[in-house]
Amino acid sequence: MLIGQYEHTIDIKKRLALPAKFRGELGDKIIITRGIEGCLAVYTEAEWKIMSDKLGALTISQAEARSFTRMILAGAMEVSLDKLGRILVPDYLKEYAGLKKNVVICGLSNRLEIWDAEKWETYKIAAEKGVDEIVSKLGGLGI
Amino acid sequence: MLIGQYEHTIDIKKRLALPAKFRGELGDKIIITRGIEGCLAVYTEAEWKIMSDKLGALTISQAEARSFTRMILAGAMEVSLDKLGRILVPDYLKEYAGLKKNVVICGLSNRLEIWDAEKWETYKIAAEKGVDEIVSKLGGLGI
DNA sequence: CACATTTATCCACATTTATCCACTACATGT
DNA sequence: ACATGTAGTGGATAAATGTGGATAAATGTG
Repeated sequence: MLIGQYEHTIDIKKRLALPAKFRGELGDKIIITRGIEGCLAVYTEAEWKIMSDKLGALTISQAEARSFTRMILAGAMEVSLDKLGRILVPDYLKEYAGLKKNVVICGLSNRLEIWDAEKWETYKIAAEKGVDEIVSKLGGLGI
Repeated sequence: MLIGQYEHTIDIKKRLALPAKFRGELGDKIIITRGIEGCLAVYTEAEWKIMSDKLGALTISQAEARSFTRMILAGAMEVSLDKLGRILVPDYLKEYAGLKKNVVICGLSNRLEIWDAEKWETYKIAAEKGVDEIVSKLGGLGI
């Protein structure tokens, strides 16, 4: 299970080291694409299969669904890890997520998310406030 | 059953010894993540499984669910106990819970909570006052 | 076809993390 | 009261990880 968060840097050659803890589970080929809220999403080949099947099952008649699937599918790129566990972040994704030097890599069970460090910080502050609130709303979650 | 409270210290290398009484039950790998009211929550692998399944079944708005799971999952870290029963507390969790040198470790049946000692003291004083009141509210539970 | 630019592979360094061992304090039992 | 054992803390050494740079292959362009 992919969990935890790590702060890494994208070097001048657009290389990004994925956390060593994740490498075993990821394999040496991953799919990277647009994520929600301005981040990037990273899937294993197996998880990507599940994801893209779900996208294919969407009611394509709706314009919104079409544009959404286009963004995700056309945005997707298969990248391989080098011997040191680094990937190359494509320009258009780097730009989409506003990635600068410092990024945060989050494990979310079945996928990773890559955030610009500053953007993550902003998002986190807002989200942390919601934790207590949601837990109490949910009652017996036992967190 | 994880019960009782202990005051321990986090050393300069961010190591924290878990109480010897808990070690047998915890095993040598645990999950540590964000908890409510600014503490940290510690689960066994089995309990974590239960927790993360509950997260998948959340019925709140999409955006809320995303931010909540990000906090809990990305906040979570699988850590292993060293030969002396110590864990390494990740920076971002240490910061989240405002942990300084002295911390309090509480057993809450199926999980542990880690509090900054000062924060715990404040919380405890307030909570102790409320005990009688809460008990009367809980009357119907047969406690 | 030659050149320039990008992309991939490889290696080296520095920092962090993990493992190991030693010391002190407290508790227990003889 | 003393010895013994267990638990918590601190430090030292070894391994792993992340980052930067250098060199070789590939790609595209004039």
